[in-house]
Amino acid sequence: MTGRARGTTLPRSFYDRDAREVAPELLNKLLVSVDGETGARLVARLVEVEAYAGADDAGSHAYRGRTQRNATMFGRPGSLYVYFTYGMHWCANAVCGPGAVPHAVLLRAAAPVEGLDAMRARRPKARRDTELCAGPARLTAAFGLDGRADGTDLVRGPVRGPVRIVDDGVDPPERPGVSVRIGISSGRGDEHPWRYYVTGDPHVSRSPR
DNA sequence: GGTGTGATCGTA
DNA sequence: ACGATCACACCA
Repeated sequence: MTGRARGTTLPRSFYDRDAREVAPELLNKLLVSVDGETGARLVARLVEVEAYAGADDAGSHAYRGRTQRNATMFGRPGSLYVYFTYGMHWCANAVCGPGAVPHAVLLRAAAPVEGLDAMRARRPKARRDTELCAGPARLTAAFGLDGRADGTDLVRGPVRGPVRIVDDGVDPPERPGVSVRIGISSGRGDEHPWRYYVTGDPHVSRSPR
């Protein structure tokens, strides 16, 4: 029997700000969910995130306005935006604000804390536990999230799925690592240093540039 | 350790 | 045509 993770679900007001402000504060918070098949409790500590700043950001899905795909980003802060990319991967974001401004924080990597067996079952290719959630698509796969989780409320749900981000008292690093974002092509906002990570943590997806 | 490349398909 | 990527091959 695993112990219950203590902590406080982050309130709506936490997300209702510019993603560049929210992102570094999400470091060391816990992503908490329940495995849809086994019912196992899944917990991982966020160690790497990226901010996407809506209309100010050529790298954001929301840069060219609202579409069916990115509609969740234009909705309520504290929603989960899950999108499909490269023909095979799902990635998850925390929708930010302020208000209906379509900011979001991409959840890029996390350190597994609880539910490791369920994560391993969902990520059989992972050779080591440090790889289970080391990348946005890996993290999303380890938690079993896909398009069905798009629009989930991280604050009050479960609306479509029990996903939360919880503060268990571990503060974000005083001085996070900062770099340009991964996978952004030139001229699409690649100059912005909006990636934040826990320096030296082995669960970060890759070395900074 | 690092770099290069194919997979695979929804979206604009 | 091109991705907010991953895994594997290959070289060092």
